[in-house]
Amino acid sequence: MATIKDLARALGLSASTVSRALAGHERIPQVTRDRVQALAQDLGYAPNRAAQNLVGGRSSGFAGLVLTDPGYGREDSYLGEYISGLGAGLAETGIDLFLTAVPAGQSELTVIRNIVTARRADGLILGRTSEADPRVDYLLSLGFPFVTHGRVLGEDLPFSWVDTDGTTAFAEAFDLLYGLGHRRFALLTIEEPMTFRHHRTEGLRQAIERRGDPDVSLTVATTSRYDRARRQEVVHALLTADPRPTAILTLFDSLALNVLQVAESLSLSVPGDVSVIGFDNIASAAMARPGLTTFDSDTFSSARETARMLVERIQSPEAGQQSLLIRPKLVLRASHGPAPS
Amino acid sequence: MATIKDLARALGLSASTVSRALAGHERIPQVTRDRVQALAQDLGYAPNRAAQNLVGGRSSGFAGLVLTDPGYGREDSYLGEYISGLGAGLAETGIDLFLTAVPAGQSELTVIRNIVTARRADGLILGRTSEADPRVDYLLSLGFPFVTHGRVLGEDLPFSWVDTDGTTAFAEAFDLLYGLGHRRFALLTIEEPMTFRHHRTEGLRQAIERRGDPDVSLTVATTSRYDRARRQEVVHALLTADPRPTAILTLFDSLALNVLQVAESLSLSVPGDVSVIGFDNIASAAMARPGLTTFDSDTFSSARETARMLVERIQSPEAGQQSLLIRPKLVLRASHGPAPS
DNA sequence: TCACGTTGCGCAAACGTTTGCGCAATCGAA
DNA sequence: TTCGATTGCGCAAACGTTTGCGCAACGTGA
Repeated sequence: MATIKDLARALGLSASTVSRALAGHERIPQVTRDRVQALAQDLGYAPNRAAQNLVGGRSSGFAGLVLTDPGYGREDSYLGEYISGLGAGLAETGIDLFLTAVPAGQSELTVIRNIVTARRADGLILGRTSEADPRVDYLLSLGFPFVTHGRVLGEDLPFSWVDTDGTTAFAEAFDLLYGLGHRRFALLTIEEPMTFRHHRTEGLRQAIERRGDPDVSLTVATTSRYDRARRQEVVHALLTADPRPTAILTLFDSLALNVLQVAESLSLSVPGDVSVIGFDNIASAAMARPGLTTFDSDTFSSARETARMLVERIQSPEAGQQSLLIRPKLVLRASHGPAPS
Repeated sequence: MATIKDLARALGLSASTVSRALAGHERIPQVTRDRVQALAQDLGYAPNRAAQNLVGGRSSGFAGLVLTDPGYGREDSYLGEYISGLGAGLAETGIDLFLTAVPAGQSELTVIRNIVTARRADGLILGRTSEADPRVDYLLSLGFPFVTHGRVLGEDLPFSWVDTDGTTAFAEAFDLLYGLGHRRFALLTIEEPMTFRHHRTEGLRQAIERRGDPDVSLTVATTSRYDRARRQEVVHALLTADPRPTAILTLFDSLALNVLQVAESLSLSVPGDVSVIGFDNIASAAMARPGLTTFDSDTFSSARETARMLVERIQSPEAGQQSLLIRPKLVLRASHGPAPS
């Protein structure tokens, strides 16, 4: 409740001097700085952020994250890990995270535009990019600081991103399974054009091509990211196909867990009848039986680095863009094994 | 980027009139309002929140949530569900959620005080109350709007809260297991004095007392909320005790999942040798094998209602406090069964 | 003694918005 | 025609902070 004027009056100084003393300005002698800071401490003074923000395009002290998907993070640990990571990356920077949901009937772009024009945030974090992401173009055209989790396709645009290397991971998964004798592969994917879908799919295709074995076949089953009922159907069809694939790669863990559940209901053995590999290593992956073999994308660290990059971009906008491609680690559990004979 | 003055100039009006027109003031005729709003729409004008906030103690448009635990939500779906729920409750209210982590070495109370004095938020959400929660006392003394997730013990303080009814749930769990022939019970609990610990423990104790069966015994094993290694130890000791309890109630799911894992490593059958019941119904509970019998505390809805209550408190501070006690639903899966003979 | 640089601090403007007050124009009733 | 009420709008202050500019006091070197 105390304002800078209260401090000034109590100390017999002017507001300007107090402001400069708190900021550690050169022209203010150390003794005065100490006096001011001591009283500020005593009174529990914290500068009014709104006022700071108002003057000279100064910072709002917020990094924004727009939650698109209403169900996002409701059924696995991903969102929690991601947000914890962002929090860790922002800790002690004076910048806090703010979240906003996209109201029904509005586009995410509208929400972003409001944030920018209302100066609600100093920078934005864009989760899960799509192949041609309009959010990136928009923010780039404005010169507004942002960092994405995920790349975009096409030409090299000058923005900072953090991504996980799905390409080599899926190649690695293919090689592992091929080595175990698998030839009939399936990829369980989604219809939404997220960039990670592109990279993971490409990794798999390239690995198959590199191998050059005509016996290798690949079925691609596509479902929706959100529609649970549809997922069950698609997975069911995949597991009752004739011939059945012996190895199923899934775009991310929750799809793999679906496969595990449907397989159990069909009395299929995993990995006896079919091997399953996921991606992300969410909490449930370790708890599932059989334990899910998957790639640990270290969501927490990715998010932490994303936040750190954003802070850098906010604090020194003239610095060039950065990028970080994280190589996920294969976590060998029990959902994969030799191909059935 | 457009300010209210730009609008005023373009329309040949004064800033005051534009402001009032946008607010839908009575004294401004409908035609003028329409003209102004149309242009605002066109220009993508959004009022600068900092300026709004600055004048007359107006709202910052933020509800704050302080994340205490660095690892909170990293290993299960709880945090994600909670935040999604808050987002849903706040959607379309014009209030966004902001998160801040407690820096190492600082107390949560300090962080809260900064938020209040810097006017960073219009209201606060306090997660997981402890039995005598200093945050509640502090905010109450300031008259700052807040809503807690969880009650506090002792006298009836005038604040709004949402909680889950752990008392009846744990009684229900006891009755279920007693009916299945169990007599040697254990409670796996934590040392931190969270209020939910109190209520759940009381529910169990009361149910035992009501039953009045001298054959019923209860072992209480205490571990830490955070220390994973310690958890393994305590659970291990519990499962190798002689005589071993036949039914273990755990304060929340992740403890129950620990029990499941240790039991598996000891080649103990669940529920053949020991029945296990959790609380919360996190995502992993459904994936575990055997599926975890637990109580669905509907974290998402609790959070959504918490947010709604906060909005009410912010918008009409003179209204009385509200409270909501949610009765969790027992989810019967496969981790409980008849007592071994 | 003078000129000049340095030190320590204050004045006042500015950021974008809201709002109490007031004023001119118009209207309706007597 | 006069007077009061109503309508439509603008002026200016205020919110709390930062910052460019300036000023007085003091020290220093010639």
